[in-house]
Amino acid sequence: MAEKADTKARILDTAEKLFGINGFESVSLRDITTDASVNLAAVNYHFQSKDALIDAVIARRIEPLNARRLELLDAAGPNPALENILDAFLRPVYELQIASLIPLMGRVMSNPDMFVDRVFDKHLAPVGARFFAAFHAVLPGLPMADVAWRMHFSVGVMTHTLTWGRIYPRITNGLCSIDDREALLRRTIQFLAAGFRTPASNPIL
Amino acid sequence: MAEKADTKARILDTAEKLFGINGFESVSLRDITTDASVNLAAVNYHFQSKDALIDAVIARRIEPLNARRLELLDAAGPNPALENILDAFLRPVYELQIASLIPLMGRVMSNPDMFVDRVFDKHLAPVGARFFAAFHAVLPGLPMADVAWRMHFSVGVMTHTLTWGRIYPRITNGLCSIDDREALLRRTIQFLAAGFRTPASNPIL
DNA sequence: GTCTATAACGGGATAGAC
DNA sequence: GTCTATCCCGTTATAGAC
Repeated sequence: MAEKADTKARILDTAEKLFGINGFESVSLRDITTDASVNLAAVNYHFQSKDALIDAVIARRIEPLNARRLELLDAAGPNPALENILDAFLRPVYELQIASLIPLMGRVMSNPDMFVDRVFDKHLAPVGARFFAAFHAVLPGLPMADVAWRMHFSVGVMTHTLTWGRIYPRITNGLCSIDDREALLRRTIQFLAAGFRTPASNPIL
Repeated sequence: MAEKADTKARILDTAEKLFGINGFESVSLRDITTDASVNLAAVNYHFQSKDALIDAVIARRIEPLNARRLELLDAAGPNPALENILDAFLRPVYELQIASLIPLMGRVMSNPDMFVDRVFDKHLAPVGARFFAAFHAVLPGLPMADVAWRMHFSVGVMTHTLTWGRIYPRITNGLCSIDDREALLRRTIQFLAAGFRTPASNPIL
């Protein structure tokens, strides 16, 4: 039956959507099962708990995302330009076709407590190390601490854009739109690349 | 009695601390009243609801913060340099002596839904407009949309640093520390200023 | 395998004594 | 102004019917 689809998949899809809109804590299992037209107990049957459901929602998307990042980084050749590294890091996120996933990723990144234990160590540390090495290689004069901070700043820009995307046109009276993803990606890369290229700040003064 | 202090103030102080650490939704009124050693009903007596308490916690800090921002901006003279504008915008946040407030501000900025309705329109839109004008004046060739986007990127960097500050030393194996606020502020301003100064991206290509 | 029904718990809020 | 006791609701999780 194409109509009824897979209960488990419907739960995942609905949870992904609702978590992205309202956050992990604000969305109850009842919200999910009602929206998905499945029974409340189905969540605890297919997953063990709400936390495990959150993990499943994240893991389903983050692994392909990281694979795509590394694919783009490799495709840029052995000595990629700074813009190409940033593009490989950001594009898979900005390109996501699943609209609900974009705010979800923002939610994940904006929640440090859950993030470190449940996402960073497992899913992001390895790919982060690859990109750190790439940034370090293309900016050989930059101290490692600056490379790390500037990666961190870049993640902040990405996260904030994802989290705020839906409301940003409203608070700028339409001046800023997120409809053109490619333009947004270009703006972002240009801004970050300039930041990466500036000399390291002096320790004293 | 200096010991017992004001119950209302103790609730505010404790709520500020706990909200900053664990987020608004995760912290229950019972968590707050237990930590503050006050009765549960005192919250509903001094404030009307948990939501009103959250508003009070935010408003108590954000107004002095904005006043300081405008004070620094005015002190920079009629034609402040880009770095001075960024400094006026960021320094009051990074300089906060109340440790618990820093993650709280990160929480506020990371929660778009509550943010727009309860914080942005009321507390941030006016001061935002002042800074937008200052950025626009110091970068006359930059289209307004780029000014807005780059302010947005800057807020993202600030927010992410605040939100992640506590765990960042851990995930970088000590490479990055937030102990030296002045150095962190300098790094941040340097990065953002370079981003602001880069030419606007071409609409096509 | 899937869902119904409900258990067990913790949440915010309030009434009313003091 | 403060506290005790309690209400009522929403939450996760589970036991057992189908």
